[in-house]
Amino acid sequence: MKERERRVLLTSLPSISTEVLQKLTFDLKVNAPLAVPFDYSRLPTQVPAYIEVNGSLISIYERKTRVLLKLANKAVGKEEEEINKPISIYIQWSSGSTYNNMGRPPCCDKLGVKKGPWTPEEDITLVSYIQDHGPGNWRAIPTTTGLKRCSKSCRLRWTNYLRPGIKRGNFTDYEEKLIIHLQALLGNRWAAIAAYLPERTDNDIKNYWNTHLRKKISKAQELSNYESNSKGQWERRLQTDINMAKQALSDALSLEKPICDSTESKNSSGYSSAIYASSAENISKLLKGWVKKCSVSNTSDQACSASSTGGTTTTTSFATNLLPEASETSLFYGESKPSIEVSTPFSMLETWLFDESTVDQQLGQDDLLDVSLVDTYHDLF
DNA sequence: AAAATTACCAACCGCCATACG
DNA sequence: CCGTATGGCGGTTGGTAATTT
Repeated sequence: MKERERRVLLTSLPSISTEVLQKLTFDLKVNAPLAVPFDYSRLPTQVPAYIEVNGSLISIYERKTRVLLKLANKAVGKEEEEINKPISIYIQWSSGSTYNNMGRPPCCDKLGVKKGPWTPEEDITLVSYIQDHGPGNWRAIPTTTGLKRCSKSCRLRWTNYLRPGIKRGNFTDYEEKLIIHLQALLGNRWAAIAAYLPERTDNDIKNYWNTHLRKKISKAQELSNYESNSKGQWERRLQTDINMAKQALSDALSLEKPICDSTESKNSSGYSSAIYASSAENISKLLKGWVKKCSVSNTSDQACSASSTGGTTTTTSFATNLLPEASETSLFYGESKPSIEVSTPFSMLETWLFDESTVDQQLGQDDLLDVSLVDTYHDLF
């Protein structure tokens, strides 16, 4: 590190949030012991490349606790067994430094708009503004704050990284299964999926899908190809369910079409709402709530399409949200964004994915979702 | 030990829907 | 009604770290 313009000791390592950044800005050079181990996943990723442990300067590039602790121990010459003793940790960076060199480098500087990784100073500026004015009105941020970033970049930085409540680090088994379920249900509609994982951003979910789950599933599919018997059984069952679901949905929609017609606009395939569900009963049950909601509102367009514009932080009931979402995209047949096609052999996935005991266990310790959602989730599968 | 490959993920791009004048 | 600006979303990129060869 060339300079130590900023230096702060955090008594804990919180997620990157308003108060942290404020602390970094206004409450520098505080000295107090930090108990370790701490949850390094709560440290903002790729922040300050250097950390000071009991007077020794070390660099960090990883956000995993064990890595940091290893480095910390190395720096203070302790063995891992002793890491539970309180030590002092400083986090620091130079004012001109960037978080790291990851991500796409600035490719063009048109009109003085900066691109590429955000600096800590930019983050502070952005968060300070949002603290005062709240999120939204992104176009005002560059002009008001002097940030040389486009409004789009500001919004992205906030929603994907800076806003409080973002959970980072490894996905739990429960989250993983939920993502797979929702992906099968909703397709690659990451924002909609993220609505059911409030602590995860759509970008994170998308990345996780692309880097982990997609491969996992395709591997499982390959293996499943060897299990022709169980495969046939499962597919027949699924096919039956889908046919029944389609029929139920078709009936219901034909009754309510004048009210909720707008939701059909995207569906020319004939399967406006092929829902992934275990029975037509579930479909009907969910549909009932949705149709009711549509009927209550005179402005049917709003009622029926409201959830499709849902952001990542809004929490709506599964039943009211699910169907409008699902109705826009055919999930198994003939759509431009097929997810796990109906032809997917699920036999291998089935035991792993539908292992409800795991979900139940996780639910007890990991209160990610409200009960109603999980109930419905269980109903569905 | 070095080279090659893979994994990761922040941040970009382009498209679309909506708001606004 | 029309054109433009903006917000939101999904797909993609590409530099570095980690892992494998």
